[in-house]
This record gives sequence, C-alpha cells and structure tokens, in this order.
Amino acid sequence: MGAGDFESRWLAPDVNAVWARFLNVTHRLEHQIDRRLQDHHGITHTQYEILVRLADSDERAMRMSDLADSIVTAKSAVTYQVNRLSEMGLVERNKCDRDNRGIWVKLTAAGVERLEQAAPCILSLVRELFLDAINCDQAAELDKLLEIWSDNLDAGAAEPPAEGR
Amino acid sequence: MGAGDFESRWLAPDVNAVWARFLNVTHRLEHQIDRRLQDHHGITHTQYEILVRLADSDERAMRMSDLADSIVTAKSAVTYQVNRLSEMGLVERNKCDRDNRGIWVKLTAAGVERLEQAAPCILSLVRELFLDAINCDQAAELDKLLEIWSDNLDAGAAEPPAEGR
DNA sequence: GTAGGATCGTTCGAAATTGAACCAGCCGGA
DNA sequence: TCCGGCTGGTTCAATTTCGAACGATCCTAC
Repeated sequence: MGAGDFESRWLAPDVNAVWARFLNVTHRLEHQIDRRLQDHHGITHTQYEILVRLADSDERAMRMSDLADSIVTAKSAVTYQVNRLSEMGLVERNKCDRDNRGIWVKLTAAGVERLEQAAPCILSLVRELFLDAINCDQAAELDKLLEIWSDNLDAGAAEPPAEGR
Repeated sequence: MGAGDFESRWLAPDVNAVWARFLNVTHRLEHQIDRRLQDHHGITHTQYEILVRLADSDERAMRMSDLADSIVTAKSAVTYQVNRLSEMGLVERNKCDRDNRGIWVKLTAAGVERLEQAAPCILSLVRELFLDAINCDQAAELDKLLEIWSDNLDAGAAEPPAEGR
C-alpha cells in the first residue's frame, strides 16, 4: 500500500507495535549475549565482534576503517577497543604495507585461542535464542527481510540532504 | 558479498553470516534513526523512546522502573535521561500516590508538542527503511518471529545458573 | 612535479551507559 | 509490633561511545 501521507495519526497501530517489539527484542538479545560474554569470557560484545571479523578475514587481519564499517561504530570507538584488545594481547597492530597511514590489525595466537573458547558458547546461545526455534520458511523469510533492509539502509544513507525534510 | 546458498538450507553453514547481517542491519537502523532525531528534533533515540512510551500510557505517565523495563536499559540510565528530559521541560517528575518511593513521570504539554513534531518524521523513516518494502505476509512472518524471540528471551533470562553445555 | 581534495587513524572533550552500593519505603510473618 | 527481605530510585566511579578537529598520507588533475 502506497498512500504516503496519513494525517496526524502518527501512531498507526501496527507500525508502532511491530517497531517497538523489534527494538525491545534486539536490545534484549544483545544484552543477554553481552552478559554471557563478559561473565564467561571476559570480553565485551564489541570486542568479540572485532575478533570474529578478524578471524573471518584472510590473513586474520583487517584495516581499522574496514573494522569500523563492519561493526557499525565510530572510528574512534574502534581505536579505543583495538587498543584495549592489544593490551590484552589478543590483537596486534602493525603498519600496513600498501598504505602508510593504515593500520593492519591482526589476530594473535592468544586471540585465536580466546575466540575458540568463546565462539561455541556464543554461537550456541545465538542459536538457542535466535535461530533454533524458527523453521526453514521463516528463516528464508528472515533472510529476505535482512536483504531488503540492508538495501534500504544503503539507499537512505546515500541521500542525506534529500527532499523537503 | 553473500553467496547463494539454496540447498544447504539453513542449518549449519552460516549461523554466523545471518547473525552478523542481523546485527549489522539493526545497528545501522538505529544509527540512522538516532541521527535523524538529533539533527531535526534535538533529542536522542533513547529520549524519544521514553516520550513515546509515556504518550502511549494512560494518563501519559509511568513509573521509572516500568520505563526501564519498557526501554531496555539500566535503571540509572533512565534516571539520567528523565532528568535530562525534565530539564528540557518535556517531562515532569511527581510523587507516586500509591507508593511513596515511586516516581510518577508525566509528559508535559511541551513534551506532547515535541513528540507530535518528531513522531511523523520518525515513523515515516521507520516505514521507509523498515516496513514499507515488506509485504503483508512478510510482516506477519516477522511478527511471529518477534514473538518467538521474545519468548526465548524470557526463558533465557529466567534460567541464569543452568547451563546445558 | 605539485596543489587540492579525499581518506586513514588518532586525540580530545562531552555525553551516555553500566553495575554496585546505598537509602527509604513496602510487605510478609512471627 | 517489629524484623528481615524485597523493591524503587538515586548516586558514584568506571567504561564506552560519539563527533569534531587534527596531522599525515594517498590520489587525481593539472
């Protein structure tokens, strides 16, 4: 249904309810995962995500800004967290060959080990809370939705000044 | 960068990928909304959520702890944000009749007004990014998923010490 | 070459979030 | 009545995040 402008009935019942539920669920999801990670593995969710992205990459290394894009945070937050991980010895900061201003963040052996401890625990939690209980059709549907949303977000980010506010 | 995985279906292969995508999408979604709110309406997403919950409630008022449950944050964060909103004159802190230790947070006229300015803008963004592009079937499917996840989260939160594995 | 603009990563100050400690008021049972 | 435990909210220090400003490097056009 197109029909863009409804009047000041800003609380169209469905939109608001679904959206509120969505926010509630995603927040609680992240909260539980974060807690598990901190209690059992001594790292935050953000730090865990960094380790995962590194482990998934060729050479187990990435540039700072790719890391910032991948996770979705400000660059300064990545600097902060990578320093923290470096202090813990889970990550190594090296110069980037191709680009002298770049930093090549690399997973250390200790980093791999820590991740191998944490990942099964977290993945099983993710399955338990998020994936196990939904069937294939729902999963396929979810995947479609994620793709659509992702495209929408790309488009939305591309047109910042667009149209009459 | 996704690959077409049709028959491997859903199970083992890419829990990680779907989960990563989910996180990425939700973070970007919140980020864009937050930005719009701050740029155009001078409040953060958290503050906006507080105003919305209040507006949805009878008497346009709520207890602090209900607010904390509704949004998903620590109680101290609610204290902080409600103070901030109170300084802005969008919200009023009163004693609670029934319970002397309670605080009755109430939307002011200015709060209603501010919300009525912001809400259409935000809801249309939510529709644009999140809802418009999915059809009724998908929306229904999503709603089911949200319910399942919500139940899972309730169950997961209920059993803190037990660990199957 | 070289100037101009974009990109990379850090630094800094301000804001937000968290968890633990804490006080005060509620509630149940002896 | 009184006493322990529970709940509602606040405070405080510590952590994390953000955005803007910055120096350095890359890149393209001239």
